[in-house]
Amino acid sequence: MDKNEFKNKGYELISAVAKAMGNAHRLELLELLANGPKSVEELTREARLTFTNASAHLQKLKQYKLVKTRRDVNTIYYMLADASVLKLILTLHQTAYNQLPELKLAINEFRQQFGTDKAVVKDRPREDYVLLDVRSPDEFKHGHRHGAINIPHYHIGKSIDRLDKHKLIVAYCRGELCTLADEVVRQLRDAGFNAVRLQDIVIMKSA
Amino acid sequence: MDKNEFKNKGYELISAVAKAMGNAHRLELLELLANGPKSVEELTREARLTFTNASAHLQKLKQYKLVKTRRDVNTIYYMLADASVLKLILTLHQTAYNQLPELKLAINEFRQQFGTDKAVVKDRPREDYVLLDVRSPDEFKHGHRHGAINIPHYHIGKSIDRLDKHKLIVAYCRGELCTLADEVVRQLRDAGFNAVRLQDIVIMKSA
DNA sequence: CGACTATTCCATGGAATAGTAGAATAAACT
DNA sequence: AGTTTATTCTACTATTCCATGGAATAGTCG
Repeated sequence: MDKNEFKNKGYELISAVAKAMGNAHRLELLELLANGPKSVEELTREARLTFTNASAHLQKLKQYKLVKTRRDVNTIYYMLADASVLKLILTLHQTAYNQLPELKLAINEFRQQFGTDKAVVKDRPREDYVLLDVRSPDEFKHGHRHGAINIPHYHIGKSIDRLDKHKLIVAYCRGELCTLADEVVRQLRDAGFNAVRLQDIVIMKSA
Repeated sequence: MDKNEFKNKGYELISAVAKAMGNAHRLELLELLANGPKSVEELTREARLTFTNASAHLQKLKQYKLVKTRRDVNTIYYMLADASVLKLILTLHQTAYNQLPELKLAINEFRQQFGTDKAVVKDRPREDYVLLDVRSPDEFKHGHRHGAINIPHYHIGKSIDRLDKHKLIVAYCRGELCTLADEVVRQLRDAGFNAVRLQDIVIMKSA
């Protein structure tokens, strides 16, 4: 292997990893997987893809070792391959957010339109608010913020009386682009609660 | 903007950043720029591209704000846009290295074939070796390892007598895929020196 | 062993990307 | 104002990527 072959091969391999992330659907799949292992069927549904297409994208992610699989009876579960993959995803998000004003704008505009002001929890006394995780129980089990309670967004109607009307409800879901918490906040407000969306999310885990 | 439009737009924007890095030539350009600002002409030469092609790739990097430009008289200098871009590049390299055994193998094989054993400097007493930066003076000026001296690879022939034959020469260049240090090590050995390549490089700076 | 379930493979057409040569531009120098 | 220098834009071709539907597969269950 001569110098140039070596260089080319090296950059080819590394850029392939970036290429694997360089597609909106695959990025969404990765973010979903950062919230816990999921079957192809779940991913298909969550990312609004056709089954075949979801499978094809997952193959590509697997090919470049960004995700791995585990079989449980009939179902194949995909998950992130490694903690370093998670770090890469987060760094990519951070860089895009820093460098593309358009992205920051779109996010702010959407949240403003939805009326879901962001709440920074760090400086508030813990007894002032309820931290509400609206993801699925599986995702909650896989990892959640300290002290959060879990009411999945699709159960919020039935379980709304589990919440304390005298406290601020701080809801969160998967990430900056996930809108589940926004919808829940809206519903809670309609029901007379004082609710906001959590500012900084990032609770993802790799495997 | 409804939920899905928002999501799509968001992932589209973020994945575009990954896509911008998802090409071997652009990745090489980014790594070159991490060693200091460079003109299109320099980049064309270093990355072995046609002028037009290099320019096109740089446009794409600029479009997604990974690089920025500065004009100096007739020449336009490209540079990394921001420290977060550098972090992203390094994280990508790290992940690829972790996840793709093929990459690790290729690097080891190349270095073995070249005979440029790697040296870990951390644990050695400083007076035992000479740390030699073989990049261009401009790159050296932009940032270099503490205590390194600079003899560009293209001057090593003339300046070889500046080096102490009784010490170990530890050479480094731009990164794991850069072969300048390998060549210099070979030349130094031919001239009777005791020379190795530095293990961990990463001295890059953003702007 | 046959039927079922979850997923992957394959073939296709359409869209996006990459590389090249030559024309066009923009700023600086004469 | 005209020329030079460094770079970008345009037009074109070749290649790769994406989405889709239907066929194929692999493992499980009765």
